[in-house]
Amino acid sequence: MIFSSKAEYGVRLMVELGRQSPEQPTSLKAIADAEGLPLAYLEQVVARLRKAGLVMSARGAHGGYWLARPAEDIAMVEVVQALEGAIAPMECFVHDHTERVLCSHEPDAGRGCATKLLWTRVQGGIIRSLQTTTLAELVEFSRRTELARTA
Amino acid sequence: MIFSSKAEYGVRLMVELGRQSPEQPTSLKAIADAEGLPLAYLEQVVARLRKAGLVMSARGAHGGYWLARPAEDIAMVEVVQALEGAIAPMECFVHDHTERVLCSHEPDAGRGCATKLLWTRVQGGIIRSLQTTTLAELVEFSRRTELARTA
DNA sequence: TCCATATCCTACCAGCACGGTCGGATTGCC
DNA sequence: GGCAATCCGACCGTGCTGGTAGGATATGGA
Repeated sequence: MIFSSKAEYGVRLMVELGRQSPEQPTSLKAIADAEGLPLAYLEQVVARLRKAGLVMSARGAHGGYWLARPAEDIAMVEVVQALEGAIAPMECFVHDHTERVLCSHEPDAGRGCATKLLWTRVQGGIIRSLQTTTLAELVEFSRRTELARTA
Repeated sequence: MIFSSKAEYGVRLMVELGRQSPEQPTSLKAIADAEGLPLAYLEQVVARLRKAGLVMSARGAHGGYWLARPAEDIAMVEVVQALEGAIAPMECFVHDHTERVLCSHEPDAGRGCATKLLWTRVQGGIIRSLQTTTLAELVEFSRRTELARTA
């Protein structure tokens, strides 16, 4: 019922990258300092984003990360999916190899899996909300609240 | 990102109760057998539903459980909430005492919590889908698919 | 060339929640 | 009284989560 901290950290990282100009890369250390997060752990988080093709990187001195696409073209469902794996409200949604008896659905179980109907709706609700939110929105929100504070 | 098995078991239990006539109580053992779930564990699950006032119980021989209200009047958000606790996509939503630095939001953190905007939307999506689904729907679905199999 | 700064990669670890078991107390029908 | 139930709390193994450690590799600058 709860997303792991990878999602939280990863989203913050993406917002931070969205705030930077994509000309020069931003180092993880800068982000870790700004957000107060453990650098070594952020490395693991950003690795997922890179493998998903959401950020690009340059190694060596003055290296760092930047968004692979403009923030307007990044739906948050991609980000969360990269960080958390498949978006699923129940285990049997992601592992079809139903080792545990958690899900007795369709096959010979006697009755159709009524719960599956429920979890499908929930999944739809989650995905829809993530699909209609772009990274650019979050970046702008972050800028606006920052401004409100300064004023 | 995933509900625990308590939710799965509890929802199935509620559906099972919804299929029974509320005249006489249904024993946990009958449900455990029908669904292939561990009885002792189901006891813990049903305890939550009872404390939430969703089911009623009678002790002693021929005792058991039944729905406290007609299935049409039970929104699944109540059921899931009773089983899982507060519906929250991120930890800082349920524990305001932000011990871990997970959520750096508003207070003095420098910038507004952009992630909170995202998680709020996700939470809304989940709750809406759970609110618009009644137990009666699931019961009827279960009856219909059962019929389809028999045919 | 050498050093500082980065990304990258893998192994490791402690804590804790989850799923589940067990034993027993209590209640109530026959 | 005995059996069938609900109730209650303690316990426990295992896996995942959040995080650390250590090093390999790449690259720009002095």
